[in-house]
Amino acid sequence: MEQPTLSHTHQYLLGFDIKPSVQRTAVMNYLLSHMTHPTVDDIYTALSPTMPTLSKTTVYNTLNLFLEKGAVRMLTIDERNARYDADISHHAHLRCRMCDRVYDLRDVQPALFSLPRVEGFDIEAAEISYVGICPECKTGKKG
Amino acid sequence: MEQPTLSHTHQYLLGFDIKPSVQRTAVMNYLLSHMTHPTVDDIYTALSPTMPTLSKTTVYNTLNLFLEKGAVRMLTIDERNARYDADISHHAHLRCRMCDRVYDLRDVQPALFSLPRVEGFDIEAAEISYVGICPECKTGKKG
DNA sequence: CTTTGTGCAAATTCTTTGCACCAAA
DNA sequence: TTTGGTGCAAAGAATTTGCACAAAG
Repeated sequence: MEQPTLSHTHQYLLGFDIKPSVQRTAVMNYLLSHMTHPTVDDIYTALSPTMPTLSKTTVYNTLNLFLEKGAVRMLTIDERNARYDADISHHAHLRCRMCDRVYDLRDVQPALFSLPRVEGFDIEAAEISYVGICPECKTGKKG
Repeated sequence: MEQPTLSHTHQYLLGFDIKPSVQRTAVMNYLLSHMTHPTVDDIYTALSPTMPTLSKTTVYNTLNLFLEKGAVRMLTIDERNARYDADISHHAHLRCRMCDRVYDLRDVQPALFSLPRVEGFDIEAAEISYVGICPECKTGKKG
């Protein structure tokens, strides 16, 4: 995974009209360098060691701000935790029902993301999700 | 909405290898006659008046059993509450971001539900979700 | 009788809120 | 000095768990 510099991330936040505090930059930097659709807890746990004063509230605040500004996408693929994706381009997701990891599926036809026209509705966004078993869990299980 | 009789629902449950108690039959009957993707609370609130001893725990137990037996589908389209759909055929959903109602989109090409083949993964199910504004909220808002 | 289902209360987990303190312009 | 950001502790909401009682075969 490519590691964006903090100053790159700083600029990136400005592009979304977000004031880049130390915490916000750290959270976005984590999202950009770990495109693993982390949960709030994943982010907090990862950053906590190097930022001991960081609070989970700030992670929540920060992600909600990013959502409002359109800088991240929230995935509802996992019924337990919200997951966040800094890649706001159109791509499908696959959740492994054994380990709960979420993978990107970039090969899936982008045509799927064309929004259908339905009388009377304003349709604004699409989310395409799959559930299955990932390679690791498949081999880990048996043959 | 067509109202299945309780004895029809009773038979329906047997078809999924589910022992039909009074409570289970009532919950499934509600799901079959209200295809509105209700939450646990919706179901509990609706049945409670005519079944005063019903508990929310039983609704949870029952829905989890239905899920295991494949008799209902759980939707993750709403990040706050789990929603349940007794229609296990392939169809897309649309959530109104103003009122949070969930609608069926049967017109959407069923081709969307063909499962992609990805090296190393076993892909088992697809969920296609849209977010937008429903007709009621559109006109309720303005113009 | 024996097994399974139900339902109360308590526990757990995820997320939001209220508020005091800190930091930046 | 004024505005906005952070973080603790508490509140809130959704779901699960433990256990005693009830129901069904």
